[in-house]
Amino acid sequence: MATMADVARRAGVSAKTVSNVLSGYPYIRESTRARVLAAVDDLGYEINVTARILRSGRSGLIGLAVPELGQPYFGELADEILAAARRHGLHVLIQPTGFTREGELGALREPRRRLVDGLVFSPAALDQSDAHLLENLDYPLVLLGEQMFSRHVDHVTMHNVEGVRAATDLLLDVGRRSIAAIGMLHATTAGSAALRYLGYREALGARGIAVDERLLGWADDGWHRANGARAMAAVLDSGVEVDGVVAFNDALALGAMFELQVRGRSIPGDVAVVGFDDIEDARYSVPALTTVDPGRREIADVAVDLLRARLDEVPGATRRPPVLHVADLRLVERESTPARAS
Amino acid sequence: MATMADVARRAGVSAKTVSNVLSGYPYIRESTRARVLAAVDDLGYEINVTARILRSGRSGLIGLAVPELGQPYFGELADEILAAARRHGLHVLIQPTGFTREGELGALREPRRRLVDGLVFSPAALDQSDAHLLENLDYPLVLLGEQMFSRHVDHVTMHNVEGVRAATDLLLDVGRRSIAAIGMLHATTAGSAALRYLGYREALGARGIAVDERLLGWADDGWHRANGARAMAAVLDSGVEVDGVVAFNDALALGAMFELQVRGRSIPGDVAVVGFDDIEDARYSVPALTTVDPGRREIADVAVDLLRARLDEVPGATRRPPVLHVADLRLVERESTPARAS
DNA sequence: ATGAAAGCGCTAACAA
DNA sequence: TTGTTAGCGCTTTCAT
Repeated sequence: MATMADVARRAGVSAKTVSNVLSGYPYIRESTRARVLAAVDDLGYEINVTARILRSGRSGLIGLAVPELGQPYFGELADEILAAARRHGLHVLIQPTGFTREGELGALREPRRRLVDGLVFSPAALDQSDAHLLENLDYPLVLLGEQMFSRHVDHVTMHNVEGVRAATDLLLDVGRRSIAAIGMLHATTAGSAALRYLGYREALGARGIAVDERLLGWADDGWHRANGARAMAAVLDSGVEVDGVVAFNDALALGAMFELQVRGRSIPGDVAVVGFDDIEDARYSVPALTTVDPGRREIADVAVDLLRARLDEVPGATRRPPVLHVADLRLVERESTPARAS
Repeated sequence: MATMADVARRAGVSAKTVSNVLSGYPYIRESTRARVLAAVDDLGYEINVTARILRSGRSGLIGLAVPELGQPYFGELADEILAAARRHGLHVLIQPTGFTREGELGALREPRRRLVDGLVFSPAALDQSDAHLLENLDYPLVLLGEQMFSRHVDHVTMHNVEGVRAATDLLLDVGRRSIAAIGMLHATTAGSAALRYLGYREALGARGIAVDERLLGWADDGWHRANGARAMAAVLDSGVEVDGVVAFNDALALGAMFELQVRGRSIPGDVAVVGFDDIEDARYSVPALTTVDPGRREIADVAVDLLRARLDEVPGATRRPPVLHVADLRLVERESTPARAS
């Protein structure tokens, strides 16, 4: 395969000049540039990126660590991150962590192997006690979609608590009082599940309603549809009355709706349902799902911008203090909940 | 940041010995290995993968080019490919091509830049006239999920035609005669759309039914739910009678079901619906969607195996002739179609 | 505006 | 079982 030296020889210039042309260095005579590009074309030359990275120390690749692409939320998020990165000439290496601690620790080691310049990381298995693992890293890191881990790291997060609280308030506003929470996890103490449960509890508490344990639907195997259906079934089987459902993500909500309809409950007549994420499916379920749009596009844009800013920081100079960006969130009312009396 | 030389110094060995330990070379005294690993640990050393790739010429990375991760079929497929690769110690660099010709041509150039050793490619924008672009490449390539492009390239495909034909036959078997086809594309002549349409036409033809143009639902903007709903609406608005729907993928089917239900048609009573892909959503839609399982897991496994075999081929020796693997496919009957009289 | 020399960090090839 | 030497292909630094 042709190397830069081959191109240089053919164009009658030095390798450095070829390098200059290919990396957009401006002070090159137009005729020289043309000859170089012609030689590149003739030889079908493609630059060897590993050599370039090794020498320059920068890859233009950013890592994206998410649990699983098959979950529409993360698949759609990955597409948004990729698009944002591309707008700035960056590429993305995706590392699914499989919801495992091991996977997440592996992703955190990756930038030190020098293939990616920095990392956008959406933790799902690590918890607050691991905060120290995210500090004092020697590469740029942006954390996504979770609560604060550390004041020393850039975060792009969403109003988890307020989002679920608003969702629950909507159900309360339309008169529902037996509201199930679908998506409880035993494992984490401070992850999305805990925060979203908090929003649920706060909303009930503000109206003096106690949490009924029988209304809590557990989904320790992950926030998939199957588990939403299963958790809903468990709640219904407990014999408790249910007239509303707050699910901690849309997949759970869709699974729960499935189970409700299988059992002949009408939505929203018998049971009103709210989700979280606003994935594409939510718009086309039957009935269309009322849900919380967490501002995925904004999250992706801001995350990439924060990372870029860190990548451009000069080592010596004082660095910008860590940022906590909370994306705007919006309750999207559709058919799975009755209209509020206005 | 520590280099291999630093580790070597600390362990009192040569750099080559460190290299040997880290790459699993077996003939090393146990005590030496222990000392090296201790030094690695002490220094928090991580290998520089770009240097390793540059020197060895192999990266252990395979490229995966798919249109878009937000589409559940591709998100789920990506997870399967990643899992299959990991089982063999390979990593995956995902390149979404955005359904564009430019994106796909870019992905095809990537391995020549030497970061990935080979490519698993699911084309969506290229067509038969581009077959020559896929031949005589100087790296291993496996094509996915489409028709044959060239006898000179490994393919892992599915029974597109037979799958849709079986789906259409099911509808015909239960007495439906006005069957809409959702997902027609003007652009491609030999892509999935064309093949799936062919299956539809064949099934009708075998029973002497002519294709009614008004029953063809176009989705040139992509096989998303929104377009399934839109195409279904267009068909219904044409005034033609409809008692069955064959959608060319599940997202389209779910969108079509949404539109049908919005208009008060019962499923499967008034209209029976069949999809293609068996994404997770299909199991939990209301009603649960009858669909064609294309054998995604098998496709991923076989694709990675074929690529691995090519990567291991010795340059001089005669190479295995190209393989065309057609994954097994299964019609999954759920609630969106009536049971067949047996 | 272009070139020459050096070296990024690792492993192939060979030697011991 | 371990070490030495060389060099992968590029960009940095410095020179002109």
